Amino acid sequence: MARGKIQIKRIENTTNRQVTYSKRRNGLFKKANELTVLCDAKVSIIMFSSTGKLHEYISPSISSKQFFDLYQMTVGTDLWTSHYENMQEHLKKLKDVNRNLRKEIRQRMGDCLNDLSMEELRLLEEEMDKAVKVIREKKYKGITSQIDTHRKKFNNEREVHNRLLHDLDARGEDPRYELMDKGGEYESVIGFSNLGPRMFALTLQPTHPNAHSGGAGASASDLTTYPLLF
Amino acid sequence: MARGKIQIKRIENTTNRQVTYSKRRNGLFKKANELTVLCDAKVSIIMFSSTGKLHEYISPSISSKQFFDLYQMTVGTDLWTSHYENMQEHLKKLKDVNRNLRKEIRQRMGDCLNDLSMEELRLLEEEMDKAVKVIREKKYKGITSQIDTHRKKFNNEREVHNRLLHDLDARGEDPRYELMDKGGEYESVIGFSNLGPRMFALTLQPTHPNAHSGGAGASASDLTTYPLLF
DNA sequence: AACTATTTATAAGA
DNA sequence: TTCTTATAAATAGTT
Repeated sequence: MARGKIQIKRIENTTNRQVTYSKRRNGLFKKANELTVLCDAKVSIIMFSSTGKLHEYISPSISSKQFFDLYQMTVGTDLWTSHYENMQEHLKKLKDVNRNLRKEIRQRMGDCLNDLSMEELRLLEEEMDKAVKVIREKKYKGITSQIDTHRKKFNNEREVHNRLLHDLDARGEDPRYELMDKGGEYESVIGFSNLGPRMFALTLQPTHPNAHSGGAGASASDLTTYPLLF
Repeated sequence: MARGKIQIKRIENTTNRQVTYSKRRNGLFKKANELTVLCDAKVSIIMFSSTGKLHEYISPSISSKQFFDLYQMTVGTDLWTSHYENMQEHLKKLKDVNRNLRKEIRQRMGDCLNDLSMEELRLLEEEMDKAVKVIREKKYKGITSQIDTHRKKFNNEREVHNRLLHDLDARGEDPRYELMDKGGEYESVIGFSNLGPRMFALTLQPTHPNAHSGGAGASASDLTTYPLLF
């Protein structure tokens, strides 16, 4: 528009095009600003150059968000509405599912049974009975395996101690140890008849003269904690 | 910019302002279009007049939605992102909650018990036991009330029939009816000792000569379905 | 980035 | 709204 008229068509020279873009962009923004001031209007210009660079003008007195909200309000049809509404619907459905799941749980806990028909109550009872059985069985299994583990540990320690005891025996007959084989009545107190008479050596401290009558108390009660688990 | 320079400040005269708005808007859009063509750019102009009227220009070759998507991608910070992300988070949380609720239900049905600790299993069993009791009681209550209803209906009909029977009795002593009062052994078969001897009149069709031995069978078994429900 | 000849936009009036 | 037109402003091509 100066130094010669130009055709309004794509400028092929890249440098030239970018220069023109820059100049005209400024011109456009200036005009937009004048319009904003002169006419008390709100203007938003967003532009991308051919290289993808973003430039924008927005009237002072309004933010981008406000501008787009206003735009959407005016246009009526929100560009994001469909997506947004889908999400909200999904949310609602999930909430419903949630409510139903909670209700089911409550029913399985014995609450809110009034909403159930006789037949539903019957089915629920049946299901619950089955489930309780499964749970109970599972619990027993768990306990059993726990006990097994403890028993194995226990047996292991017994072996070790038996070996130690045997070694002691082999070193010579000490009259202090003879009383152990006569202590059969302690088996019934502890409740383990399969431990064998030698077990009580564990509770006998050879250095304690009165271990047999008093000192064994604490150790014996430790041992009896296993039978109590059954 | 013609016929005299103007100050860039709000035009107070409304008509004048609107005329200028219209003229300059066209100028802006024309410039925007030239820019689009000359520089292969993408331009979006949205503007609101002081009266709230919306006008927009957008480069051909691109839609509003595409434009905003591009804008948001470039700006990085989405104008709707926070709101949108909140929703997505909420959605995710709900899904998680749902998953947990489902799991709990499955556990209450005897599935997925492996994830539970011994203590949890024990608690679950306890809860389930309690719940089953509540459910069973509720069921019994339901059955009882159902039976009550039936019994009431039944008694009602018995009254009606008794009255009819009484009326028949009053019309004259018919030898066929005498055997009814001797049928005491049927009470134990049906299980209702409180029905009274006259009850069996219901199962007796006076017009059937062999109702006592054979015809009563079907009716009696209908009656016994109630006791079987207990 | 600055210059400037020239085109274009537009204010005021019709 | 549109047309007219004098004139301000924008800008293409050059430096």
